[in-house]
Amino acid sequence: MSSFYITTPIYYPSGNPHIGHCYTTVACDAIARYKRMQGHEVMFLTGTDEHGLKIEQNAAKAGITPKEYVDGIVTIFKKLWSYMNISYDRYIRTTDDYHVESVQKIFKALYDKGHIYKGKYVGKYCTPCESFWTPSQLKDGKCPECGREVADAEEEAYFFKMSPFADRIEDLLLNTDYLQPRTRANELVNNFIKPGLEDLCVSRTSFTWGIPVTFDEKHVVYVWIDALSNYITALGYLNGQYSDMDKFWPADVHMVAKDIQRFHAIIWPAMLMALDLPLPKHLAVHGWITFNGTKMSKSLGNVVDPFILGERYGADAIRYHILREMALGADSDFSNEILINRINSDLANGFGNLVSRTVAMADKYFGGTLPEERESAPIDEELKALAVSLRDRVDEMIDNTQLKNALEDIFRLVDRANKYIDETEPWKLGKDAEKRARLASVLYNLLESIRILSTLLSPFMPTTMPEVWKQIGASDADVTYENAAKFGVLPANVTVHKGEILFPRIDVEKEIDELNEIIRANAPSDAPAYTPAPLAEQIDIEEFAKVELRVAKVLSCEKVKKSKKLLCLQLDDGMGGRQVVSGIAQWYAPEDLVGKKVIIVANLKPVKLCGVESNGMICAADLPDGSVVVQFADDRYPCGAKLR
RNA sequence: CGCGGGAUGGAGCAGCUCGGUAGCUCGUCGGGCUCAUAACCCGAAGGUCGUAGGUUCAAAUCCUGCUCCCGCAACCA
Repeated sequence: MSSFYITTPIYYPSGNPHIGHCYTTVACDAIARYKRMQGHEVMFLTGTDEHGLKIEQNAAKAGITPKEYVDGIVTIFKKLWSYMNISYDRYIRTTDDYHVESVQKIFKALYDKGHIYKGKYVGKYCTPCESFWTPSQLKDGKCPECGREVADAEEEAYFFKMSPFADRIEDLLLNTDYLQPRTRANELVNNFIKPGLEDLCVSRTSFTWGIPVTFDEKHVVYVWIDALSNYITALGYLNGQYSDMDKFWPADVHMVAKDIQRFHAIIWPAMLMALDLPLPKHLAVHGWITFNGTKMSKSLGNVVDPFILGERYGADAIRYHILREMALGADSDFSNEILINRINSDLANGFGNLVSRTVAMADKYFGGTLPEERESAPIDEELKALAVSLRDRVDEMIDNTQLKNALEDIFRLVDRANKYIDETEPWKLGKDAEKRARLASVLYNLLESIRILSTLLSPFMPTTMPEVWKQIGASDADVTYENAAKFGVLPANVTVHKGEILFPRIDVEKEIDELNEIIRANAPSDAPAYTPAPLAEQIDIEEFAKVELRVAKVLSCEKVKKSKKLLCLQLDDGMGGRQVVSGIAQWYAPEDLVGKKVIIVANLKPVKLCGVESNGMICAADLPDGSVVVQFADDRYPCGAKLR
């Protein structure tokens, strides 16, 4: 029995889990379950990465300790995984004692070997936020968190020397099948290896919520060594908690989303090389779930609550949808409508209905128990051949992490079986006493197809399939991996049991309305309380009089090319017209504005934005979520009217 | 010239590594069936595979230019 080790990333519990977390985890779970079914000894690891500044800050905001803070969120993560029926074998928390112990030893070992040296970390520092930022992280040259000024600063830090491993990593990415898919290998090499690998900052003194460096107490270990090493500390590397390194290392698959690909493609191999450990076999990188086309993100507030979805449709439906839509490299769009349509067409109409009609017929024509007489026909062979060959094809696609294709292939058999019912017309056979044996054969073939289907689907939808087995009268021994490539496993006189509808059909429009209602109901509680910006210094009336606010009508409007944010508006200002450029393209389409009256700051000096001249500024307000709402003027205002 | 990805019938996608009848799901239209969750089955319409060139007997697939979208640029899967 060979071993199989698969991991999710350890998630950062700075907020509640969302459907994006489910994506990676469900995929790993399906693979882990499939491998177990094949007879491998499987280690499926997930967990949480619980240190760092952000956690420290969030905890402070909530008035609790960092540990209390993460404990709370970890509970929710675990609840979600149990909800989604995730069969992880081990859950690692970077605050676990044994992990802390290992990380400290790893850090020391790397230092002793000369891979880590002490240096200076130079960056921009925001004092109120106590945060370092790189120049590229800054927003308009200011702190991306609070918008205040930052100053040059440096702090003492330890660095991990990356350059000695550059060649080996380049080789790993370009000439091995480590990276799946390969599409981004060149990007990584060109961007990060060719220009020279920069040494990695692996300790910090600017926050304390982390693992202390044993030989230099004011430093805590920074994310890389702390987080990435979970994959080996969870097996007992340099700790006494477990002793599974020999059995499970190197890992078979690390699955990650594309945004952390770089760390797993470059830094993690470098660390392992430094530790003289074998490298993992595969890094499977998937895209993001996008929501109506935009990136799924906490900050955008468009998160679909997996608990709500799971409650309404069941974990298996969510799992199925995620896995069916997920292509290895690319993003996949998520919307409630796509989800519901998929549940209806594949699960309700396709698979669920197949089981339902088959069991119903066995019940109706034979009282639930098939007679043992048989009469086969040539038409049966095609169905049998497809059913029996399915398992091997799925095997291959699982090995290539092509879960989407695997499901697609499995559902080809669903379609074939449904078609077989039409071809054989069992309802006609049922009216003819002479055709009993033929009818029994047809139903038996269908039950066998369903047995194979449900066996192969069970890693993907582990909650529902046992219910299927009950209905088709299959025992546990019938639904093994071994039997999934055989036809004729169920007893000839099998007895079916009519049961609940497996996947109820959903009324799309009604459901979408209800979901929108829920989203609306939940929105206010999620929205951050709006705190107005502090009042500016007082001014006298003369100073105000310098600002000319005027009414103008939008005559035409178009997007500024080569710009995401800018709209170019032609205005009737009652004074011959003018052109104004405004940074509202993300929130307004040109046609939303034409014909409306707006308020402009009329006496601003002209300025060129993206090469387009702008004479003035349109008044608008910022919303707490970062979007912008234009102040439209009363239509009675004449163009050019001055506001005071 | 920062890096990269994408552009395929109404919608969403596969195919492109290793050129050789353009495929899937949903939707639309017509037909069939009635065992079943108004589900199932068959058929049809609908694509100059973003654009302009090039290589080739042959290009969605390889090469080059262009247009338009979209990401990333060290810590939100």
